[in-house]
Amino acid sequence: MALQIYRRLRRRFGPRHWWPGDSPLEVIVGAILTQNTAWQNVTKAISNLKDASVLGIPELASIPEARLAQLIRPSGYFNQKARKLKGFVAWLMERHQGDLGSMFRTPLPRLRKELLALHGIGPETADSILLYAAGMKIFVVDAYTRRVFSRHGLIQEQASYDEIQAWFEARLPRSLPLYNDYHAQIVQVGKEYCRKTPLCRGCPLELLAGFPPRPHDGGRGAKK
DNA sequence: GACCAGGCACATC
DNA sequence: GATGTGCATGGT
Repeated sequence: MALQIYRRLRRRFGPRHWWPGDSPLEVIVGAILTQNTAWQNVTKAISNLKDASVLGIPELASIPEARLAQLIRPSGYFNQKARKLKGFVAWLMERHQGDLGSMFRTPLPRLRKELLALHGIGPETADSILLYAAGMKIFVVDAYTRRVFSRHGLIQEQASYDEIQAWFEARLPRSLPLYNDYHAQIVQVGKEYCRKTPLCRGCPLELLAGFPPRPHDGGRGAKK
């Protein structure tokens, strides 16, 4: 079912070309800046970093946190995110001598654990870095993933991150391009048909999963 | 002017 | 383990 849904999404939306980013470092920075934030705001912040010529590892390592915070202001939570970025880069310098190649050579389970231990890196941010920057085979779960698939009764709405991730990985071939594009497709269908105030009509998952979707307001149904 | 956006840490029960 | 709150900007 998971793969069938992917094929349908892919037919509808075409390849999504994720993740926008000119370099692995930019992907990592974007992964932190986009936390609970519209991507459009992230592009402004990244653009500021480029204009200031500080989108590099040594530059980020040496820039004062307060100045970094001002540059990333458009992405929101700028004080928090400046701290997170500084924390990541400090770890990268310390643990991998500032070398992303070295970081990416770490075995997936260990690297994931290490990232999760950093301040401000939770499961989605860690997995986005692992998949889209490091090219590792791990399925990224986000708010849209939970919303779309629970609304169609395929997973429990209150399922944990790890449970949702396991649900996908157990049902899909272990393919990097598939993991990469599937997440992007989910975000797309979520944006177009599965907002908090849902516009389900025309959803590509119609008639595939448990459609019509579970009622979102009041009526308790299709708990399965 | 409310509501939302490609989360996470931390406090509290 | 579940639930609540702070963090903050910019678009609809």
